Amino acid sequence: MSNDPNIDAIRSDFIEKTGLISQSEGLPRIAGRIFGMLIFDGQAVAFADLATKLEVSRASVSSSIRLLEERGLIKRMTKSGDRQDYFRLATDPYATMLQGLQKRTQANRDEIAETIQSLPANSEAADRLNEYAKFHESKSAAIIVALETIRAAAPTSSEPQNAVLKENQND
Amino acid sequence: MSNDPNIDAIRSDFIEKTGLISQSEGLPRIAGRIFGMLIFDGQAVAFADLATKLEVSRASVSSSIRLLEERGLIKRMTKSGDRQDYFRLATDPYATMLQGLQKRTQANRDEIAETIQSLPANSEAADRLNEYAKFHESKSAAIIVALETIRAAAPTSSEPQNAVLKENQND
DNA sequence: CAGTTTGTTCAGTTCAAACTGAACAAACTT
DNA sequence: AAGTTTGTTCAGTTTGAACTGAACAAACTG
Repeated sequence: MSNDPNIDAIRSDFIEKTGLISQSEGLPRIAGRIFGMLIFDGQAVAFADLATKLEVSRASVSSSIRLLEERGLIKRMTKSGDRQDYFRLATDPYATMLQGLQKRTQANRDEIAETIQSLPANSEAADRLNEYAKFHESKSAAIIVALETIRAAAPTSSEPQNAVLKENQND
Repeated sequence: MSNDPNIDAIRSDFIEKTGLISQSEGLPRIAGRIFGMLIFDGQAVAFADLATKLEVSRASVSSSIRLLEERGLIKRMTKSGDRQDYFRLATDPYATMLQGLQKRTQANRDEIAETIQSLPANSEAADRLNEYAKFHESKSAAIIVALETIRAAAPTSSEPQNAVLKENQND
């Protein structure tokens, strides 16, 4: 965190924004705020600091962090001489987000395709369900396009910002 | 609704699926079920039938229908000699859904861009926020691609299925 | 006219997810 | 060893959205 009161206000504002955006995407607001804080600060943040600075319980931090880890959006790190866990953004969180979204969209499409399969051959409803399936299909395809765009834009990942921090194995 | 018990089961199943899918996209489950019912049945459905067949209150139907109308996904119709309102899918509901999603995504991007603008010129956080903004930007761009795909696939809309039903003005 | 049907509104309830406090286990420190 | 720090778990609370019942207004019917 900076000591400039102006920047701090912008920072809080941004963190609230990411909280709301994440909420609209089906993540708990606190998870979004953690994500935003990691974006803004750039450095690995300690577990206790997440709870303190966001003014939420350790329990909330714990469960939101689990969600973000499960989705592959953040990474847990350790610091020699410090017992706390630290967290930073995963290497390519945005690609991972899009990948998750694409999978869920494709799963929806598949569900509908299953329904269509189960219909008798002459069902007049089939065409309409197929329109609906195609909608999910195009959405899924479009997300793949976005994925390629993003990967093309950021092919090389910079090294960890803090040399003292140690990555945990599987990235 | 058909009289075939097998088809009825498939139909209910499909309606539940659309309920869940819509829920994951931020619409009330009932709204999603209405949408699914309109897809499956193809014909305009009466207000009272929505409440009866979905086993929900008229109040819920009323508010869910308002949501779906506001988003441009369904249309209200009248039938001469019948005082009830009828509902059918809007002409191109999937394009409209994508358009809505695109607008919300772009709005998110703009919010972040604003934050970046407000940062002092030399802020080291700007690059990271910009990555985040670019993520939303690519997502928005991809949805536009999906929109074009969908519009190319279904350029002509078929006429209303039931000649007795009258469209309300603004479609 | 009084009575009915129809959709909306609104106050209140229900429900699921988010969040918390406290108990806990594991890993440390002294 | 006892005590501390740290993250997780779990039972319970809070919160907000979804949903309902009932009152209502408007449009119709007899």
